[in-house]
Amino acid sequence: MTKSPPISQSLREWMDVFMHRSMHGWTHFAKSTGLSMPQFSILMQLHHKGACGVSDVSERFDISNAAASQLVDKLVQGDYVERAEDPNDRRAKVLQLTPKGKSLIEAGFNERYRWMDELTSRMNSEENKKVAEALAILTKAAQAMEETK
Amino acid sequence: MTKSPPISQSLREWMDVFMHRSMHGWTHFAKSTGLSMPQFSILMQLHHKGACGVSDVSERFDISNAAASQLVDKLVQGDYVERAEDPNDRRAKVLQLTPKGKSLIEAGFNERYRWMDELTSRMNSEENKKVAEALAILTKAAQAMEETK
DNA sequence: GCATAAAGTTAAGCCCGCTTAACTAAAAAG
DNA sequence: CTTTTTAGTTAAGCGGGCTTAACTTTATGC
Repeated sequence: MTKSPPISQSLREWMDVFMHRSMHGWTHFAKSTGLSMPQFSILMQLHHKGACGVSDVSERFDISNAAASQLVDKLVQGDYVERAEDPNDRRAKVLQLTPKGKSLIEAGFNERYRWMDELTSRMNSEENKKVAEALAILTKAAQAMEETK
Repeated sequence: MTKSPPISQSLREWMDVFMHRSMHGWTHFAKSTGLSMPQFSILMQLHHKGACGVSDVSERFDISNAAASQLVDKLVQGDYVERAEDPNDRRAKVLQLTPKGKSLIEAGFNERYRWMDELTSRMNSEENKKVAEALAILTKAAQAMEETK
């Protein structure tokens, strides 16, 4: 029996509790905006990766070009996404969050952040320091992994 | 300017990268099983919270009793969920994961765990130790928060 | 230049989730 | 014991996501 739990177990327990909470939070928030999950996910994608084309969306979510086009169209009509012509390729479109889309996503993040801030407010300063350091390590490792994959 | 990033920023960056990755992973996995997201989410709920009734499902996902009943019915027909009579209240049902449902959810977690294991394999033993300790702190805080809420 | 491939749109049709409404059955309240 | 509330199911109907198929427009390969 080890004194502190092995890394894999810590990660798993954290993942269980964190995932359950944050998935619920996101779906709840998405619903409150009136957007469907697929629509909302596209906004998230644009937030995370920046501008892209329609086929990038269809690849990311593993749906047909037609489906992506229709979903994007609804977001354009709702003024969440701007769909401009690509100057380099006149077949392609450049999708981007509008200010409205951007602020909606930010509001979602802020809700999530509030939860996490409450979490940290329940920890003492020593714990806070340890956690901050560890998360920086994890984030760096995760980003490195995404890039090489 | 502080030497190490403040806790809130570490949490936020970690959340951004982790959420994006794991949400995608889960939706991808759910789709690969042939289940819809609502159906899959119910299995997740049963995994996380254990047995419950139909109205617990409708409350959790903020849908009508009728919708919950229909969704559950599909899961019962697919042999993912067992729907038994509640011995204490013959109006109510007791929903539970079947072995098939349980192993499906576990397969999903294992996929997620694999990603996290690869993450830890990229860190040295000192980093591993720090991370394990920090996540244990976080998990404890999160569980405490859920209970008092 | 001409054929082919690629980016995106549109329309028809299917399945699914969800709601409301009407219903059954059992527990709780009085 | 009767009334009301609670748990759950069923059916009709709406709207949304997704697919295939047909099409337009622009870029690419030979």
